[in-house]
Amino acid sequence: MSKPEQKSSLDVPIRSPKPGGIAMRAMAANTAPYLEGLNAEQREAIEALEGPVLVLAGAGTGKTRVLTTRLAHLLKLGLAQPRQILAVTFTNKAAREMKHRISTLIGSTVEGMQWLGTFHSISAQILRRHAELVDLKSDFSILDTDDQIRLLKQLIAAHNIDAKRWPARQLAGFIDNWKNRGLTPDKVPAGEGHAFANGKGAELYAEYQQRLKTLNAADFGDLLLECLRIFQEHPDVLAEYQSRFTHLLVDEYQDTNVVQYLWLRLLAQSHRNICCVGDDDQSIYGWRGAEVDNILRFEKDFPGAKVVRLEQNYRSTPHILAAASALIAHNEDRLGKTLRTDLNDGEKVKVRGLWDGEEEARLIADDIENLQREQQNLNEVAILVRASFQMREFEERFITLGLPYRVIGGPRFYERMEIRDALAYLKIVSQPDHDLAFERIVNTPKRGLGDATLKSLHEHARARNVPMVQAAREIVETDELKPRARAALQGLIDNILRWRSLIETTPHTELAEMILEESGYTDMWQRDKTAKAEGRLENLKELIHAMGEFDTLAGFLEHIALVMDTSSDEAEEKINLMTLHSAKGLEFDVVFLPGWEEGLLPHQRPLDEFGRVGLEEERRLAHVGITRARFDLRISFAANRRIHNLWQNAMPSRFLDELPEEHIDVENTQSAYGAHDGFRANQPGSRTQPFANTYDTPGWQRAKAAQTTGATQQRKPVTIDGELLATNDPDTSDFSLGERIFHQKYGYGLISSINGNKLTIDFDKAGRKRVLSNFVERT
DNA sequence: CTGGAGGATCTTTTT
DNA sequence: GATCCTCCAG
Repeated sequence: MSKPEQKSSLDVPIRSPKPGGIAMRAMAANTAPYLEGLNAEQREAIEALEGPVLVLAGAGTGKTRVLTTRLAHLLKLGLAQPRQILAVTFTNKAAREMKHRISTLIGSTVEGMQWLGTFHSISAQILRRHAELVDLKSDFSILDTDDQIRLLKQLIAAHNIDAKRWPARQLAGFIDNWKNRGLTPDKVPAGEGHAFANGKGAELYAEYQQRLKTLNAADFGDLLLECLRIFQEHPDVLAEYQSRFTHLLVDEYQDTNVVQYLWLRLLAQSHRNICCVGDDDQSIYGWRGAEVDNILRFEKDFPGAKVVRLEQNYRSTPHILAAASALIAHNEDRLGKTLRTDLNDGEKVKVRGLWDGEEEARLIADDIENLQREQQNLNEVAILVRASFQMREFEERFITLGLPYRVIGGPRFYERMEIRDALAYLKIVSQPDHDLAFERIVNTPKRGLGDATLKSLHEHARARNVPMVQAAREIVETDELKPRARAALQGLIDNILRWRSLIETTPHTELAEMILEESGYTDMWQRDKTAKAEGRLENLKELIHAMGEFDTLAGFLEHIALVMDTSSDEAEEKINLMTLHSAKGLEFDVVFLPGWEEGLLPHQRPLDEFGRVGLEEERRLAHVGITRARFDLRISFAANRRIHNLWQNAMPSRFLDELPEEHIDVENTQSAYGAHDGFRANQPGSRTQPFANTYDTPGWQRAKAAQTTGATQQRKPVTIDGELLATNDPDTSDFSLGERIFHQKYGYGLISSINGNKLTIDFDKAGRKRVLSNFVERT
């Protein structure tokens, strides 16, 4: 790659005082308009440009502003060229926003900011430059989760492991987890390697890595892990980057996992100008390997680090802020911050209980229509859910009412079947050894090339150690295949080779259209008369359109591998619908938080698997939700909810109890518990008596009061109370191996292993689960 | 051997 | 509601 460029696109004055010198700084400090209106702490965080800095920034305290202003300041003072700054974020959205805001601040585009991006995209860049050091070619392809699973399925099948009992998904989860912790196959702790398929876990992991190399491919985890390996094993390469990056900026530091942490620490070691911004109360990616500890040990890793706390909240009204603070105060594992605001009181937080999820969707939609009448901009209205299945009810309601909405981070465009198929065609043309792409399209549309053909292709490819397309070319020359299959395969290969020959000469959008046409793929959907086919054809057009924004096919493919989100039409006025996770970093005037029920928020699974730690992460999730709202926050819970077609009833979330009463308005919810019209009362499971006592009177106060009565306790789903911890202490469980037990959610099962109070149980119906012993009872 | 139909099992969160 | 998987007919 080229040396840092001489000419900066920034308007750094030519005849300026010495960059970073006292005169220059004084000038900037006095004149820089972007420093105006900052509070003392923000300014402190921005101006401490040398040495390690940790900024603990509560929700709504101007974190992004600090980060971007700091970067702009750095550039304006001439302390660093754009190319010398490494700025990492977690999401593409955050990276985009940062770029945008910096260019606004410094009044020009930031052309040179090549190293501003997500951990993954930056790692990919570095990895491409040094791919050969880890047995890859620089044009390696990036596998998405789907490819990954299919590959693992093949491996599992090859080992004659029962795929039912040991799903590829689970193995993918293990591998991902290992990679997040920086563990290459040889470093996987023996116990964990054995957790999958009776001891085959680590072995399968090693084999998987081997397959990736032959496929010239890397998965998401590899982007970071392999990059880290290069740094660790090649000091010369590391030194190059250490000296290149004079300044490091890290957003959402509380979400970094072990690999990312090691990666950052190595890169920061030489200049030690690293600034990390984070909020331990917003750490919601523990399940993805995030280590809140990283934030706690910052001062140890970088002695003499300056720590700045941002506690002035500019976003939410006092009621909302008070609700958030009271809730999060129930967490033990936190550094502790006290947010304050100067805003006026505004309205209290509204809480309402409802009959079921459908009613919840209906009333929220009604609320939104009212807001709309009051001229509330819908772009400033958001519904934040815990799990994506909750979105459906809202979508259905909005569609019937004709309310415009957008789903952020939902089922993604690039994950749709037809798009993935089309992309597979493009990949096999652009990346000759992309076997997985080839396998995907070899019989789509149907060409009469089934399992048997595929099997001989596999064997051929494996035996000769060549990519599948090459194997196919060889095999059609023999009479190994039956005439029909042979002809079909011949036709496909001819097409692929021809398309490849056109890659240099044909514009890529045109080529893509040609491929979809000639392969018979568009035909396939045109012949399909089901309701969805039309939409799929639309999506294919949309895909071609999206390609137009890129110069090359390869560039486009790289983009979609790393930037899975499609920038949605922010121009139009629409309600925002998304998960709590994807809401982090955003803010809205009005926020709806539906589904505050035990089992959903907090979700049952983290409770079962991680005990108190899981509960605290759920609480942080709730906290993130609350703090997204500027002045109008409405929380709701439903007594009944349909979860995969079964009606289940639920208690209100314990988090509701943790909200301070003086800041809450409990809505009179007569409609929820009072008179029901016949049809809803007839829904399966809906009218069983459990809620008779709890809800026969309006208002949540009663529900709350009833929660403490013995009668309610019995029906309450068995969940942990705040004190319970997962432990490895052998004395904490009085269960024994092979014992038959009962679990409220999973039913009956046998204990297959015991580790402290953590049991692994083979359930009759639910399969193997890890559960804390307190949730099971003897039969 | 391939393709279609009907069945079981799902769903926490994401780069 | 959907996808994945298994089984059966052509």
